[in-house]
Amino acid sequence: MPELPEVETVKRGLAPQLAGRRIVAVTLGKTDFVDEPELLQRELPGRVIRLVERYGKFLLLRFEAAKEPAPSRGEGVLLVHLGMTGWLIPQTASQPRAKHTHAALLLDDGRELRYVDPRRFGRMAYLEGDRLETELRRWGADPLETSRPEFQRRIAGRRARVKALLLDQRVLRGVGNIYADESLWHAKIHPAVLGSRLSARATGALYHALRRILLRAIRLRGSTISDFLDADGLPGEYQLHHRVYGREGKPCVRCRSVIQRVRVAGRSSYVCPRCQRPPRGFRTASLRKRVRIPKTSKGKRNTIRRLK
DNA sequence: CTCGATCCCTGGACGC
DNA sequence: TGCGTCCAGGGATCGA
Repeated sequence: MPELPEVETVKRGLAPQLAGRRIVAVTLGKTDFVDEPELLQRELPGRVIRLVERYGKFLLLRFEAAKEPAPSRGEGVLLVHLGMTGWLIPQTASQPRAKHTHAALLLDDGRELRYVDPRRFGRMAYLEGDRLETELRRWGADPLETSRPEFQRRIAGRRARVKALLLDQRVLRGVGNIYADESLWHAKIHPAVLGSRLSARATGALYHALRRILLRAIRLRGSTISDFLDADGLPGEYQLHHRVYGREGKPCVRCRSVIQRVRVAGRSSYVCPRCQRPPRGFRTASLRKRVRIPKTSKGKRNTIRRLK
């Protein structure tokens, strides 16, 4: 599930390969995740990719202004959200397309930029001008470009649970389940605590933990849980540093208590019951375990399951 | 404003 | 080996 560090990793891999490339043709497969498919078909061919950016969990391919047929046209952007299982990879056009390839942008260097996404929880949209601005305005602050007071302001006044706030892309853009859980654990905050109940000190700890973790994860090219690979086909390594995420039933590395999986804000959340004290009234019933005792020989099942 | 429920979708795990 | 069932999860949407 690509979150900020994974999307940043993809962006860094893609940017040097795509800058300056012209899109020659567009092939679309299933389009139920595309805002207006005909807009892609019409606007993309002939466009030159100026640069690739990350905006929260979105990738932005920014185009040079179109010279023809309408010279006055704005610069335009292809917005790509990878959802949970999306990939964006440049491949030689003659290579067979992977299953679930739903978009293929033929480039002027003989390669194809392919969007592969089995579940189609992602999103693609061509946007320019006001519509682009409106879209980008919808989303909250980038945690890496936000000051501590600003972060505090966005969390403190809210009566939602801090986990819900971290995951809410209108509050902060880019944080998903993994990095929310990891930063809450580091800051010793239970995900079910209400934003308004957090002390300034706790919010500060969360702010720093989140940033540190995101930066470190970027350095390690993100977390590869099931099959995330960067633009060069390399897996990330941050999953090796997860302290709580996916560690249900294992000892907390800080206090040896058993990590639990609980449901907060409709999402499963991994917590240390001792380091992260639940707020009063929070049902402590942990989710039913779905993990088997690993069989001696064909090992892997256990790990695979938890990493999911 | 906030909550939970529901839907989208597929592959993988699991039980038989 | 094969088949049915359950489930994850980011985000949109809806009703409470």
